[in-house]
Amino acid sequence: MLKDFLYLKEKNLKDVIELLLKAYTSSFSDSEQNLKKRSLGKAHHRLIVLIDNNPGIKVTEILNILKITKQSLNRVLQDLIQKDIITQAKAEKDKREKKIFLTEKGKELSLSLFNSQKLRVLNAFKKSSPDEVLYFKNVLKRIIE
Amino acid sequence: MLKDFLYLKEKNLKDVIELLLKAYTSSFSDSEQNLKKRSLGKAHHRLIVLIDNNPGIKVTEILNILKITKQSLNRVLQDLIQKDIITQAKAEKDKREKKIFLTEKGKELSLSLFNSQKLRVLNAFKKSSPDEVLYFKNVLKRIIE
DNA sequence: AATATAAGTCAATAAAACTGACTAAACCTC
DNA sequence: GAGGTTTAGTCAGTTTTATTGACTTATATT
Repeated sequence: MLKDFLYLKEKNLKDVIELLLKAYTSSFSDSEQNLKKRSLGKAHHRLIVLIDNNPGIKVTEILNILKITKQSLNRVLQDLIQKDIITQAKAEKDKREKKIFLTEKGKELSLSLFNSQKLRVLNAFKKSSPDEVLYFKNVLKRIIE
Repeated sequence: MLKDFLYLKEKNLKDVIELLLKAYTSSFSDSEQNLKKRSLGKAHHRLIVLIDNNPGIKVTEILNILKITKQSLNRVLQDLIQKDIITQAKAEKDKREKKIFLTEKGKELSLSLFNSQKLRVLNAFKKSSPDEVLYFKNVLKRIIE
């Protein structure tokens, strides 16, 4: 039976859910002070991470990832546009779509936020083998789908 | 040089930060409907996961993990006490401390929330080898510290 | 031409978290 | 045992994040 494999047991799954909560919370709290001195919040940070890693991402895609409403997203988006951190450009193929990018200023900001976050992950990786890191990423991706 | 190892390169670290965001968001959004029908929110859910996995956890410990203020925590805590989901008991050793537990009702609720969350992780694990899952957990733990 | 999709908007509300000031009890240290 | 520290809790006001619901505009699809 499947559950005979220890790693598929419910207790193990429960542990992992807690680990995901802790890993996310700790890694995104590392940049708290950096955000604060720029009058930005966690919502802005999440958005900046997504846009930096996915230049040209569309509004609908962001909504699907962050699981928030477009009204909620729009407030944060307007903040970032107004602060010249992101820009929007109409898609050529489908002109209803708007592609979102970081501005130069946005790229600098993103780098600064990344710098206050990266140490935690880097230190964890230094204690791990390349294989461990590779497997780690593979499984994380499968959780996302 | 250290950065010659591909898995320590900045791009890889950036990817991982995005993956942590996506994995947390997707896995905790799976229980949204379940929470809603009980008039509970994400803040309650996070707390329930922590208390279920760490019976007798103290207020200070929760604050350190969730990185919120005690005023913010207290609101959620009171909701759960009032709904008979958790109880508090004075610690015997140090009577200032209060240990927090799930009630029987709380354990049922936690199980139900877990059931609406676990499939995502289970499916990911079924596509992975025991070694991959083991390494995955090891690295996650090192990120938390 | 009718319908669907992508993005945006207005208005009101709710949820989650924050700042700051303060209390009470139990513990620790000198 | 007096003074300082830690743990938990409280009151009041505010800010940030996200929600519901109703609607608009432009473009694309059938």
